[in-house]
Amino acid sequence: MPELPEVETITRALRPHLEGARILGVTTHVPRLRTPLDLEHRPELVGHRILALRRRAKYLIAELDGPCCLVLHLGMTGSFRIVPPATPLTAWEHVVWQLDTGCEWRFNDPRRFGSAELHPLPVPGGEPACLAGLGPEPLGPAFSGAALHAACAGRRSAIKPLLMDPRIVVGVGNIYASEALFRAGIRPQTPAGRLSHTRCDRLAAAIVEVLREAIAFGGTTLVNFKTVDGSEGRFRRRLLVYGRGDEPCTRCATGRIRRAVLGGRSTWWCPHCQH
DNA sequence: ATATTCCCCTGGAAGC
DNA sequence: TGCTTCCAGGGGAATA
Repeated sequence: MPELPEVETITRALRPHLEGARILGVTTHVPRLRTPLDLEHRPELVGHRILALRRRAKYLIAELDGPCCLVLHLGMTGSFRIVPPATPLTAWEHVVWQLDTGCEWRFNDPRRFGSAELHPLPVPGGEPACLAGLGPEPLGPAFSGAALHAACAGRRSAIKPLLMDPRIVVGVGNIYASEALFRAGIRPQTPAGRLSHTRCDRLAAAIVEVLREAIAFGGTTLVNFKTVDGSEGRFRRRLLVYGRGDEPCTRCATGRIRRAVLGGRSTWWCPHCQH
């Protein structure tokens, strides 16, 4: 569920609680999430101060005043909260960081698709080697219609699953891929390599637009996305095609939104507005 | 190299 | 009412 706007919302909400805080201890309550949890008693972590909290793709990076950083991923159902230390543990609260601010930072993830790992950070302000294969940030300077066109060149795959490939562009998941294609008027099944420069320009602009709007609305809550204070994202009502199978199109009112599975993921589009 | 499939895991909705 | 089945989806590994 958390795509770029949701992770960005969470990063901004966590920042005032974490930046400058020192980690006094870490407790884990399951052996692993998507990857093994190996955080307790690590000298690279315990005792260090969090210098900065950043987002890269759908990852959160907590830079420490040492050689390492925390790399966190929310998977499908991950969430964080900041609570007083005596607060009873809830179900699925798998990681607890004790901070010198008098608060605890907790990671909750029912489905355990998330991850929390410690990685070397060779260059302060940089990013760890484990994220080196990621493509451009859609809201950064490296992303454009031209970059998208180049990344799609020669690809026969449908554009929609390709939009969710983090080597092409990061942060775009199932919801915003469908939404961006609708805004750009492009059918999700279109072979990526067939898209013209003009259409790639339009698509890149639509991706930027929908992500910016979603961030402004605090993200999209479908089932259980919540930001740090427990509030839900307000972008759900702005979704134009996602989850709207059989409904009349909000734009043309004549087409009916269709659903198909592309690359194993449900995809929605308006056959009248998208070509 | 690229494209597709599967798996990880649980809760909620739908179906019988 | 209560059981089973299906589906959601990020990312990485395995397979074609």
